[in-house]
Amino acid sequence: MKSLDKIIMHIDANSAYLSWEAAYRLQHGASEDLRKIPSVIGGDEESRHGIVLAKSIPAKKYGIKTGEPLVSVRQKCPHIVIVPPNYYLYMQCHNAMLEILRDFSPNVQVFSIDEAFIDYTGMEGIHGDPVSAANKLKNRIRDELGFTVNIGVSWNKLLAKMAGELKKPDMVHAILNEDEMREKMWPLPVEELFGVGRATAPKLHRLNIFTIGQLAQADSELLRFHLKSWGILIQNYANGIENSLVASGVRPPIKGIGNSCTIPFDVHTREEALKVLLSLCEMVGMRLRQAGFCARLVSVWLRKTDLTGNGHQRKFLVATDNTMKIYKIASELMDELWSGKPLRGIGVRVSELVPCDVLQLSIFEKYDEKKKRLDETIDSLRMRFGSNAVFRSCFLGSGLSPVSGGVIDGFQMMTSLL
DNA sequence: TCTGGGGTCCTAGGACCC
DNA sequence: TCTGGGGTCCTAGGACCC
Repeated sequence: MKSLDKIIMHIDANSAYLSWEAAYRLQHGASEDLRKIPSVIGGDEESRHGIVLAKSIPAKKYGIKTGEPLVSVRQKCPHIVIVPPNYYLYMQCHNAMLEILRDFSPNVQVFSIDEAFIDYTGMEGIHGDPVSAANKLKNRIRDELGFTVNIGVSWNKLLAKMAGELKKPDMVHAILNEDEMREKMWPLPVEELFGVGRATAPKLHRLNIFTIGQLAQADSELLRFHLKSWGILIQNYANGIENSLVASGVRPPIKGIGNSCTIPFDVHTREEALKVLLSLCEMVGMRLRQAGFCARLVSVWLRKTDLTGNGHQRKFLVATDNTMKIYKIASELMDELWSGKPLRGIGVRVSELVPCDVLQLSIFEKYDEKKKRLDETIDSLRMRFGSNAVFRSCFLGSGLSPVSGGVIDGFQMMTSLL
């Protein structure tokens, strides 16, 4: 029997985008609840962003999956309701949820737009035992915000997350000792384990590992041989072993900044490709400057119409946050990379970030000072008047956006590690 | 069936240096 | 002239998360 020296909760909004839209519509007089009919949140097919971002439970019964193209969604369910995404609304719901979580613990880690961990250790005096507290929390979110969450309770983040997945929606599940862990986790298909994805699952199947329990008890050396260190990591997960901290407060430093886009039409000419590349560099550069970093590495990724792709990367001689310097290297990379076959998507990312303030003092020529001031001026105009307030003349009449890619302001994504 | 956009980490091979 | 071994950097590619 394992006593809980730590109490971790994982909170996950059920079908987040869809529930949030449903709640919003009900609050604004809609008579129909999207959650109760076959419906999905989906991107715009015209601009080739037509995939499922979230689905209702009735939609799931038609075999509709997240990430699936809307074309095949309609084949499975012709009367499906498709709603476009509204990221501004999602951000508001995200923030509202966090505010309630902070009433239950000062130690809150945002894991994604719809998921968070809290460390409940030592809080029993205020809200009671972990499971009743989780129920209180779940009900408060439902009653105050109009959407449901699942909450998992256990002694580490991995098990809290796994527990929360057991049955949905609007449920609290706890894994409070090792016997319970084995009983609840081990019979599950191995692909339900955090860390076992599209590529790892078939490899495990070939090793005759089909359940989490079989992974837990497999020969470690066999796993190491076939899956390297990843094999050991997921075997530990299968045994409930994981001890990362709930990292609230100071966010981990960002490692890179990237933007990519699927272009509404296939790009055939270098001229068009360069414009898309520039618009991405504009956004990457702006975000980089906003974050106060200079980058030492830039990478470019091209995706062809057959959906395959590849990338190239190169280091700067001197770290920079200048849009045109990023663009110059990025365009060289693109030229080296591109075979000339039509492109569906392009991505740019910078990494190996260093704080800029140190560099600004170093031996920059006047020339660079001017560039820097130009970037700053453009940034501030775009922030005040929108991203199309100022743009390079090559975008005139091109049908392409002068700045492309984007993130929800102030939001940081999760990782594949806990 | 023709599939987004944002991230992170790990591994492997080659170049280069001592 | 031929031959080692260890370390680090660079680049490409693959894997995972939501």
